[in-house]
Amino acid sequence: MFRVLEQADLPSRIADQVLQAIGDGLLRPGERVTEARLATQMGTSRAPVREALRLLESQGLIVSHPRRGFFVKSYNADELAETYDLRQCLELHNAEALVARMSDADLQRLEAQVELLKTLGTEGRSQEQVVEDYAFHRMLCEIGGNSRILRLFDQIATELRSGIALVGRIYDDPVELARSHDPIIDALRQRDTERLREELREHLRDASTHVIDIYRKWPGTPQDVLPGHPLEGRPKAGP
Amino acid sequence: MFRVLEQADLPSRIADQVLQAIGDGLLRPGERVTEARLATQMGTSRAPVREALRLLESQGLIVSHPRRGFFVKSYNADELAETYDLRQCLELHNAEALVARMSDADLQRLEAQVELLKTLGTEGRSQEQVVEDYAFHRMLCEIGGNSRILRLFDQIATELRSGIALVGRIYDDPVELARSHDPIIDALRQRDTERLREELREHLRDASTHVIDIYRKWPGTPQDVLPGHPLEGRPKAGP
DNA sequence: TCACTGTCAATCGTCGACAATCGACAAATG
DNA sequence: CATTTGTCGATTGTCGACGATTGACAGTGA
Repeated sequence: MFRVLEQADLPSRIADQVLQAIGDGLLRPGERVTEARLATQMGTSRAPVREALRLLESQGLIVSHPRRGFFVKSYNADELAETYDLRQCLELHNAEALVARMSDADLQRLEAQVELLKTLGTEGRSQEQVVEDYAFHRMLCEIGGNSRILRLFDQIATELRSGIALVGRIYDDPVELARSHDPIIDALRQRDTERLREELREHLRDASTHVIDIYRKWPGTPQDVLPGHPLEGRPKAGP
Repeated sequence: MFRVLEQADLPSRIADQVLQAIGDGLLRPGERVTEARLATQMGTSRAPVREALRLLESQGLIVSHPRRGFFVKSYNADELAETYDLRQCLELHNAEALVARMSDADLQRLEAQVELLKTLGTEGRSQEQVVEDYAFHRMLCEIGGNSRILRLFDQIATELRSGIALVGRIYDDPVELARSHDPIIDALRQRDTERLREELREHLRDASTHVIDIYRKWPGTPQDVLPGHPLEGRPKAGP
């Protein structure tokens, strides 16, 4: 009857804002995040801010150095490659359970999702397409049935999405991106585990090499330097 | 010359203590963990305790319910199975990179580790054997070269170890456990990826079914019940 | 007897404050 | 001039305190 209304706690809301700020490029990788500044900007005390940052740290979006503070995580191409590797690991493993557990209704939902991807592609709504692309792969994990793996996928997706947000758009051709899901659907229709894994492997390889290439070519996102962070160092001490 | 001495911060030390308390069975699954009580016991304030608990929560050893507090995570057999499934996912995926990157020196270290397992097995030092068993598999991940996967393995290992600590000893026969690593070493010697995966799959399947069976048969570790936790509820309010 | 309501203690979430520590800069030293 | 030492402001780590919320219990009424 009445839905439970969960009053989102302060730390989560703060984390959301920080997350969005990172996604919007308002907070750039490597940039320092000061507890007190955030706290005053949000009109709270430092405690919930600190907790929010620790939450984001556990999700890999923020790094902290003891007694130095928090910084927006800056990925280099190698780390990004490792994360994509992990994602491939999960999705290929999931393929087996996926085929075993997928119902016909599930298949229809997946097909509909790919259709949505195509619509968004032809209409040039790349940003939404990225979101729905992850939603598709999330559905795969969900059907697979291992909630532990699903949670991990969500975490990885958040990281990769924030990384991709920096690049701008991933694919030059959104239509092509949407169509690259067709072989996956095909394999699912045939319930052919081995072929599904092969298609997924190829699909993910394409996506990762594309993104990583952009990252390698991009001079931005410098290595994390320590100590005395180069970007936005501490204000100069007056005489 | 002089090694850097990292003054482990308070939260980490607190987390270690809680971790050990869980491993020693001093804190049982489902049991409530009160911030204030821990704080007074450790002679600190609640802030670092809270941070320690949040850290353990991100590692999956503690669960928290908003405005209710922290509880020691209690696994049921299904969750344990999911975690083992994830572990298998990681190790099988890692096998490929492992064979590709393993040096002869690496192989010798692995062989030595299995020898150690056998020694501990014949001497009946089961507790240490469990630790060194995980160390062996950790070495596999380390050689694989994906630091992201290694970190995840560490996390899973902590969870499983705490779960195993409750069961007591895992294998009835420690010697048999040690010898079950021989086929893995064999496959590594031959640098045969496919065989290695097959051996690992079998090895992990045996371990997981064994542990999970014990868990299923064990009436302990009840489901997390909410609200009004059954174990150690709040003290009765006086008149 | 049973269901409901009001009260209460325990505990969490949040706050402001203080001390410890860090990096940057200037002065001192050779 | 290069290197070391001392000082300073900014920021984190930790603390004790207060209000808000929760679950348990006793009391009330049917």
